Amino acid sequence: MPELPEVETLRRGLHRYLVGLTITDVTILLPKIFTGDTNALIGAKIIDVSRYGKGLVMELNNGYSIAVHIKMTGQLIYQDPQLPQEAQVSREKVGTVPNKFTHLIFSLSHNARLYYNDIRQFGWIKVLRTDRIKSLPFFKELGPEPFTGLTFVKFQHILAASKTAVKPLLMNQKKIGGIGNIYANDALYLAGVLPTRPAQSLTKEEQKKLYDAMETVLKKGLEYGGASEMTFVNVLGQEGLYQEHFLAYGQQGTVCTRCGATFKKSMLGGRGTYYCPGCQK
DNA sequence: CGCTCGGCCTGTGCGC
DNA sequence: TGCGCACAGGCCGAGC
Repeated sequence: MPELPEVETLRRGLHRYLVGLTITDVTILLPKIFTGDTNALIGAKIIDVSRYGKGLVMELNNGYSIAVHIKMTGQLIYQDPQLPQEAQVSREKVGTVPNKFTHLIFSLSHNARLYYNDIRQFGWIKVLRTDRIKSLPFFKELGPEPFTGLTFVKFQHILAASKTAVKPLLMNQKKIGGIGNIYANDALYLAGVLPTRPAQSLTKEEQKKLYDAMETVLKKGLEYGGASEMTFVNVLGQEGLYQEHFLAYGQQGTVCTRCGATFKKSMLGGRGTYYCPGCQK
């Protein structure tokens, strides 16, 4: 579920609260999610937090960085005794931290802490030299992102070069960075394009509609603080609201407000796929 | 090379 | 009520 809007929501919170803090200790509770040398962390100050696609990078002042991918169910929760009470988190989806899903804890200056929780344990945290981050396969092979590198012309070329169905193409991080199942379904609905359409079969008009729709749904997701359908929360443990505004995702059986047909669900590339058979062509 | 599919995991919700 | 199973879907590696 965490896609560009969710990870960007998380990045903004991490940047706001972590930049300037020093890491005083690290507790690893589930070793398999962590790689790197913890000695590179102790005493280092966090100077920046960036996002590349669905990946996060926390840069330190000693030449090292912490790369994080929260995959499906990862959470980064910040706790700080100095935060005002209302920021101390009303969090149905988190409860108290640490909990049985807490796999790593960063102790920070000012007695603050950052907890990494992950129910399904798919996520990872890697410490390596900052100049080596881009050599990690995930970052090295990441395609251009909407809003930044992905121009309409590039998008046209990516579509034209692929015989595959358009939806799996949108979700292919090597082709386009940041889009996952929720926003792929919603963008295709907004553009009026069926998920199964061969990517190279889109007309120029459809390409443009899809390009604009992609940016529209991602922007909307970000404005609502992401989708918390499952376990996503921001750095204070608070849920986003985009799940209340899904266009097509999860809408099977409901009536399309645009044409009156009933949303259907199918499987495409092993993923739940939601579409309106009436107005997506 | 490009694509598809299974594996990694656990919780949830369904049918029986 | 309990059990088994399908499903959730991001990424990676194997295989076609």
